Amino acid sequence: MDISELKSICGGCSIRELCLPAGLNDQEVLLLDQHMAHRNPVRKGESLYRTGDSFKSLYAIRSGFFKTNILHEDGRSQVTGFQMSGEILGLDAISTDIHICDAVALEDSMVCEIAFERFEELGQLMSNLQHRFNKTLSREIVREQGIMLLLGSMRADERLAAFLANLAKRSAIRHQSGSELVLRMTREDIGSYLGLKLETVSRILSRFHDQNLLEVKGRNIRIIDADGLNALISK
Amino acid sequence: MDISELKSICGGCSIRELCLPAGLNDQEVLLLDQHMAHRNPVRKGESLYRTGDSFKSLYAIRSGFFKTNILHEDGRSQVTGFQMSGEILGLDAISTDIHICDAVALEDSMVCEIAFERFEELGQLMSNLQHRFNKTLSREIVREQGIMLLLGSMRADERLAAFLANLAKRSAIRHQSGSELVLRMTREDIGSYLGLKLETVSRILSRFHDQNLLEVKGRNIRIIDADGLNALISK
DNA sequence: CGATTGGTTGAGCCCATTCAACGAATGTGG
DNA sequence: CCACATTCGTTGAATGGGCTCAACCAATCG
Repeated sequence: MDISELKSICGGCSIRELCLPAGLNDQEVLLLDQHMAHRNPVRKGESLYRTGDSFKSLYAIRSGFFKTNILHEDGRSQVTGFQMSGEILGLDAISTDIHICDAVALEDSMVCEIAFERFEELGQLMSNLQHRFNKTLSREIVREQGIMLLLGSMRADERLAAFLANLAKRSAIRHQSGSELVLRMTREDIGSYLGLKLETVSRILSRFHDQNLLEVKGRNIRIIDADGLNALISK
Repeated sequence: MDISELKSICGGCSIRELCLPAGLNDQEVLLLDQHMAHRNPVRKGESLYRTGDSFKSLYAIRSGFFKTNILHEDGRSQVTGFQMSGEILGLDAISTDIHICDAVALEDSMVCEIAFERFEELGQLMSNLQHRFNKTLSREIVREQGIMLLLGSMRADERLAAFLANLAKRSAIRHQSGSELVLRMTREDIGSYLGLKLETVSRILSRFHDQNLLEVKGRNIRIIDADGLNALISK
């Protein structure tokens, strides 16, 4: 193992095309790599950052699974997203330089870190990187619009079907099974994310089971009738 | 009036600090100005762009009022935002190069246009502009998270109170009254935005009226008890 | 082992929806 | 200018989907 190998973070990463280096050529990846750093593993249940922390860095998930959780002043809280490998944490803090949510690991996870100041400098050097990053931010805007549509106009079973379909799709892209899902989050997390109570989530999963759409064993879910699920969403 | 005056769009604009040129020095504004263009007025009811249109430009609202409207395949639709002067339209299209919502003028409006390719070039020339733009995108992410919280965990009256408070705040920043509001949108638009039916919106406005929180005359609303409204939101 | 956390299921309730009727305001064409 | 249609808004009555409250079970952990 030579020295350049030691410093390579993105270079040898199997999911780099899902992550910040997407679309960069080898030379550009090398440049980015010089400012990326591994971080100590984040253990299940630990926070990568918390509401109120000052914003210094973006984090790319190398492996593992996170949720982001907004805490409202009055004690209300809401899960705003579930993030898996290749996805970026911290985008919402760019606006205020202070983190406005908690990022909690739902399983032992590895993340890569880049100081946002460095990243902006790199964006000035590589228009390609900046262009892609603009798209990344915009994609997050679109993702959230999808949630707004879901929360604003779907029934509980439609929401849950959409949630499972989305999870399956993202798993499949990462070369995991698109039909065998292991939920990393509790029913309460799902409910919070979908604007439902945990009892409702549980009931509807049971109903999906009864309708032969799913096989549900605790957090292990096997999608039996993907078409049936999709029919629910766009009906 | 000299020639430089003629080409100045941002330079002499009274709301430039709320808009894309925010935080730029005079020289930088000049540079930005060279690529900004006025556009024909958008009449009430007309669309600035529609779902499916190819994305070429960002638009800054110089005067007027817009709504953005997502159309789902199945016919479902949802208002994703109401935009007023200084705010930017088109951010969500950066991700796909295709507009994924309609931007409809709710009153006769003036917008300024800049080709996004030009804008990205300018971002490479002016790190300050790029930095601010990153914040603008991030701020939109945060705004939508606020809506998610609202849709996911607030009751109907809380949603409406939050909506009115937000509108009042943004009006006040623009040196308009923060207590005398003229709603540019229908009850149905409000309902769509807040995940409610138009009848519910109407009923709750009437209730707020009965509770001496508001004076409601059609689309003219006077906020009588701002504290009472805010108490609703964070209760 | 008891304590805690996470999940399922039932019964009753309530908030927002649905369906409906009606009124006000606006615009259009004869 | 009026008759008419259309759009927008308000209000009432009945319905129902998801919530609340509660009991219970399973798995995990110290």
